Amino acid sequence: MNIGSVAEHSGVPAKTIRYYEEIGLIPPAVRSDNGYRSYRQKDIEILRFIQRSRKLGFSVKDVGNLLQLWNDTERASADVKALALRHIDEIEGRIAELDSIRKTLLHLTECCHGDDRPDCPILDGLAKG
Amino acid sequence: MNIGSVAEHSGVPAKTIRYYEEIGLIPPAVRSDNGYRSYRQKDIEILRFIQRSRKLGFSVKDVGNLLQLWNDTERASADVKALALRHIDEIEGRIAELDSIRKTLLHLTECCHGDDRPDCPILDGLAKG
DNA sequence: CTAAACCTTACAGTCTCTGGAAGGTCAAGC
DNA sequence: GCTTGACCTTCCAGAGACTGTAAGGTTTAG
Repeated sequence: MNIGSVAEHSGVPAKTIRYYEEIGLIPPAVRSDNGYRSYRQKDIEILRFIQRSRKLGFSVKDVGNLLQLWNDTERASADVKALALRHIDEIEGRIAELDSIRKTLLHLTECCHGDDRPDCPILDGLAKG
Repeated sequence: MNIGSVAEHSGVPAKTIRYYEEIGLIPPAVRSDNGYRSYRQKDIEILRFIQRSRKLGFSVKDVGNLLQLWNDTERASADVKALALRHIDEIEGRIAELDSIRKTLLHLTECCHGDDRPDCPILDGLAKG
């Protein structure tokens, strides 16, 4: 299977698959006689796994760890759970930060009459903190 | 005033001030005889404005627009409000996305007993979607 | 035979800085 | 006058995670 089909079936763009290979997230693909990368069904599954992990916000480095854990049939599920829990913590932190920003912005916009007069509490807020 | 004091008083690192000048977010600083950048009080206020806007998640490009609006005493407050409201929408979108990720991860981790056995619903979830 | 749809590599750009190297300037202390 | 250390300068590289583009080779359909 060529890179195009794998891209289509895994949802990971061909360009990105080459990039993952380059940074060592996936091993170098076997090459056909013409120099094209050649893939098997298993590679699609790996890329799907990567795709889902990335969609859940894991960094590429974390995905590397998850792949290792996935390949290691002897791993303890506790290791995976720990990684996932750390990630949840991080996401909750980001949500809290965004929520605080949202509240501040809402407050500023509620104070702003938003008409054609130049007086603007939003800019004043940004200027004076 | 040299760049170091301005950095200290505005909270924007010297390195970042030079970067903002380079990309045209702020005008090139006046130079002293020795070639050092020379600043006035007003520049600190501008950098503080930028700093606060960035902390509220506005992109550098948006900050550029906000600075223009800030300088334009004739601007309509509606223009500023529109920009802020768009930004709030974007932030709410990001929060919703993170919250959905959080829910999925919580579900997966709750299913995972997290002990020393290899069986792991988190990895299974990532593999099979 | 040609055109399109593939594939290849290599390099640049995105965004927002941050770090480092190599060197010039200034103020204080001896 | 000299040294030391804290400033300042420019330029280049790297981060993360791709994405776009250029320039070219290969394969397939008509």
